[in-house]
Amino acid sequence: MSIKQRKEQEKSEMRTLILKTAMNLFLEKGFENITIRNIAEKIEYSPATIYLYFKNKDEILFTLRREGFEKLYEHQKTSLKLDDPLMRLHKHGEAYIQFALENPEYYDLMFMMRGPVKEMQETNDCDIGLASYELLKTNVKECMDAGHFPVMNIDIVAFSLWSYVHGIASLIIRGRGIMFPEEGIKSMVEEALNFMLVSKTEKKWDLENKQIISGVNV
Amino acid sequence: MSIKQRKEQEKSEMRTLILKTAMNLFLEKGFENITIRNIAEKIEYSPATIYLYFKNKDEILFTLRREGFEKLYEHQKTSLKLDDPLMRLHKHGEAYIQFALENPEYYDLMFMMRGPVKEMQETNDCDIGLASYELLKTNVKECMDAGHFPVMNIDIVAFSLWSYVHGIASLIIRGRGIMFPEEGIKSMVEEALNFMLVSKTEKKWDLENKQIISGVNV
DNA sequence: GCTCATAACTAAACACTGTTCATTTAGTGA
DNA sequence: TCACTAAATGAACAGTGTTTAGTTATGAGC
Repeated sequence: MSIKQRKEQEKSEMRTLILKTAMNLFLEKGFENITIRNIAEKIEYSPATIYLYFKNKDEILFTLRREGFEKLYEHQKTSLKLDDPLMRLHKHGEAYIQFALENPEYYDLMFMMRGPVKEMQETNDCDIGLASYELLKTNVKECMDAGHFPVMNIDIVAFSLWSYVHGIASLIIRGRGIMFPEEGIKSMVEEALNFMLVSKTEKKWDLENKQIISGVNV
Repeated sequence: MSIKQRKEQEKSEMRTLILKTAMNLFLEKGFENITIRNIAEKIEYSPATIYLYFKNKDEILFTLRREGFEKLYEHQKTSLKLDDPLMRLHKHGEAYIQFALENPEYYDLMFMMRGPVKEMQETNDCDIGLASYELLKTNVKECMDAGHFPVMNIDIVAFSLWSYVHGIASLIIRGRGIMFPEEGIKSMVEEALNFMLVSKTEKKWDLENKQIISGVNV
């Protein structure tokens, strides 16, 4: 039994080696430029070997995609410590965009790429991807209960907020944010989040001091 | 000279035939599944012939992309007749999303696809793509002047609003709007636009009657 | 130690892809 | 009719994802 276990572990290690190598190459050259042969060459195996561990190239992409969803979920959870719902939502959006901009290749894989296999995509997202969305909905609900938002359909508000951060992240990733200097992106994102959230209550975030002050955005 | 002109016209007609055929095939099966050979077969020429009219596959994509920018620009201009700046901006966003959802393949080409040739992408967008953005900025400026928005950096507000509609459109195009029934998408978009714009002035759009009434969103 | 089945691996091929180029075909001007 | 030019193409090249038949290594049972 010990040998069988070792074999299984070796198999699993090979899978993660392939995944890790693939992701490194993706980060280096973009996933549309990476071939099975590239990956095989890097790990010094024949291309055919990869097909012993993954059904096809898509399965590699989808596995990494799923990895991305898990990373994002973990990253987002860290923003749930704040007490005030609106502040929490603000931080939530900030964390989302931060993840996207720091892991553009993952984000591309998760939300921007055309999924080759629709079925697989959906089942994949359902598990952990939906969990992220539920997290958002909870947050939105609490903001609504606290009177920060007008009372309306939660799905609409949640989807709207998601759209907002996704739009910001994906436009920047596709290089449409060139009107902002590289180093100014972060503060732009801050102001954009304020523009979305603060005006709903006509208050202004003072994020430096982590408190709410009255006034209008400048 | 007449013959030369005819030749030129034939050349141009062939180009548009290729473009039209390519776009039809894209609409049918998605552009990632269409090959030069597919296009050639459809117009009953050899694959090599296409290279007499286009440098390569990317040039076809970029030409169609540019076509998309022109279509969008024309489409958006129709929404500029409204007098009230905020109403105009609302209509602007509505038109943008409508274009994206009615021409998802164009929209994909324009804003979602990974551009293979960065340089070409930029020059392409500069002409007409930037014109669209300038249109938006003008609109934003007028809203700000009219007191609908807090006074802040116009680029930030413009980019934020663009991000919003882009986020909505691109998430729906990628099938992330499944929490809304197909026939409910349009009204969801309406509510989402209200959520973004109306709360800034604490007024509510009554789009049925095309006028602004006081109150809070429901 | 010696078989032998099983697992791991790979070389070579297949059917594709975008692209190029020598060659053929068609059409015009003299 | 003949020569010249432009248009079109067949065949090839290098590359892709993927499959399969065949080879090598490894552990189990004697």
